Amino acid sequence: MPKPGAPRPDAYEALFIALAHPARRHILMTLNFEGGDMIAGDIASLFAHAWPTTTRHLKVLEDAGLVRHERQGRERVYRLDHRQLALARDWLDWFFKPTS
Amino acid sequence: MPKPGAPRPDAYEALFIALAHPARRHILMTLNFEGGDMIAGDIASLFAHAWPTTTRHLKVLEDAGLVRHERQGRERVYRLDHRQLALARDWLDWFFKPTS
DNA sequence: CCAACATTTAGCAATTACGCTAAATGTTTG
DNA sequence: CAAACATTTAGCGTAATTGCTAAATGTTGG
Repeated sequence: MPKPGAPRPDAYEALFIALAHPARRHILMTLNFEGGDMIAGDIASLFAHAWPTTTRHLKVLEDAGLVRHERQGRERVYRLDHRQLALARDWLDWFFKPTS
Repeated sequence: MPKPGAPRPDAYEALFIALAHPARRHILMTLNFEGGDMIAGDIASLFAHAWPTTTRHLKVLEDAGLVRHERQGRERVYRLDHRQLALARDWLDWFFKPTS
């Protein structure tokens, strides 16, 4: 929720901020390992943190476009979205390409 | 996932935090574009920020291992260090490899 | 409909991040 | 040696982040 007139954070900013927290990287790695989707409760149980703390991490990931979620009954299923991961990887890859 | 034998689990934290700020990504891109090294003053002049603000960004980058510096007369030359960039890229690349 | 369940939202406290200005440090030159 | 230069360090204020607990929301089953 950018304040009115606030500088618009570029797409990469939210992305790298999201990747910066160990818990969030852990979520992404586990999601990937588990085939791409998990319900919120199973994600929360990865951590010693209180559940609402994980909920907020999930929100940061989702705002960055790294995961999406859908309802399934009373559970919520979070799914990896690889597109932003690819974006970050490509940004980094640039440093290893011949300067054209 | 982290490579086995990768540096302390959270070399990644400092790394992604460093990459998260637009000014710091700007510094890295400019360094790369300019062939890998620049003096502090030229880096500072990229920004509307006060110089000490940039000095601190450089410190964050250096603490993350993304740049190093050496003295040269009364100037300081900052140089890109590609190794941590490669580390971050490889971490991301994991998500695009068959889960082995 | 009501209780139990799965999860999020609200709001608080501690910590860290990032901008600034002023002062300090180290280097070169007259 | 002193003045000028290049840059960093110190310290301050504000805003954001991250953890917590308590309360709210939406869903299902009896």
